[in-house]
Amino acid sequence: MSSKVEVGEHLLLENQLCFALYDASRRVTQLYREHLKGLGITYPQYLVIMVLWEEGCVSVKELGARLNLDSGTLTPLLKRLEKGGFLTRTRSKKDERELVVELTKKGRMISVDADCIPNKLLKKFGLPKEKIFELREFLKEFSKSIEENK
Amino acid sequence: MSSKVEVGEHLLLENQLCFALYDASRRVTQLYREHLKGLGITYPQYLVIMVLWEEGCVSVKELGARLNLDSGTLTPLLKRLEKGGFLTRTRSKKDERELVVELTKKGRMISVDADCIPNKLLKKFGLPKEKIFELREFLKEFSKSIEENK
DNA sequence: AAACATTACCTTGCACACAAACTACTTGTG
DNA sequence: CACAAGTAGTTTGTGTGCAAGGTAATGTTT
Repeated sequence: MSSKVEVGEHLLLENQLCFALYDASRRVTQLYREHLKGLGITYPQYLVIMVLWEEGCVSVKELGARLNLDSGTLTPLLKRLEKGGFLTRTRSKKDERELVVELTKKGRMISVDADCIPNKLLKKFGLPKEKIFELREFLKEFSKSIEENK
Repeated sequence: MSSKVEVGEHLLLENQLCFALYDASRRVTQLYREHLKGLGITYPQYLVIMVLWEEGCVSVKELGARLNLDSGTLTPLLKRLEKGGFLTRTRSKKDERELVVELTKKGRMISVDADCIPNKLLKKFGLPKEKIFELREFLKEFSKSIEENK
């Protein structure tokens, strides 16, 4: 006896954008993990550090807006990065509620080691650069569309 | 004084496929969460149940292969689904190492409530059906390419 | 100025993900 | 048959994500 369920085409895993996204995203994170392990950071930590390379120093709120993450996720993550010596956390003098996050020398310097990561990853993706760019822009359009549809 | 770091174009968050994927994937999961809350299941639990609709009963190993998840993730998740009355966990008689997972009536019946989810989500995505299909196939090609490149 | 609302962040609790170490069962080898 | 190797799942520990509730600082209203 089988307990299969007759479900419509639209309920098959194969036909779900959600699973395709979930799967692809985790596969990419896994690839990054290998490369970031040597630097002593995780993938979400790497994203935070990337924002700080670009922005110099930012508040937790700004970081959250940029990465679409809330402070419940960021606070402990930032504390771990602080403990690891990658950044400092200081209360803003203008507004004591704000916490200003800024990279230390160590945090700034790992950009040197990270520089080769995108190219290494590109190879692992196994698709031509143009295809990857196209996929990226497609995903950005998609996220934007969800954002605007809220 | 600024602690910005001069990094190449390829290290900008905006230019990273990884972040586009991570962001899009989480946004979609967030949309699902709202709809699944009423059913009493989480998004990864929903994926497991979808596999069981299709396959009837499967081992943890097969589930893991299908969803690209290891038993360290699946074991506690399946226990929670069992506790919630959605499925049963039984040791295989042929091979006592194998754990056979099978939906209960409750687990099979939520396909009725879930039936409308894909269409509801499609609206929230804010892109035409064809675009979504295209993106899905693009992502599947990408995941396949990573898989084959291992 | 006092009361109230808002904001920015922190804390807690729960559920993934995943690596690593462990247990129980099965299979292959002589 | 004995026993080493391999397999299927479980457990433990760490780090996210995210909801919900809490605190302290700042704004707003009257």
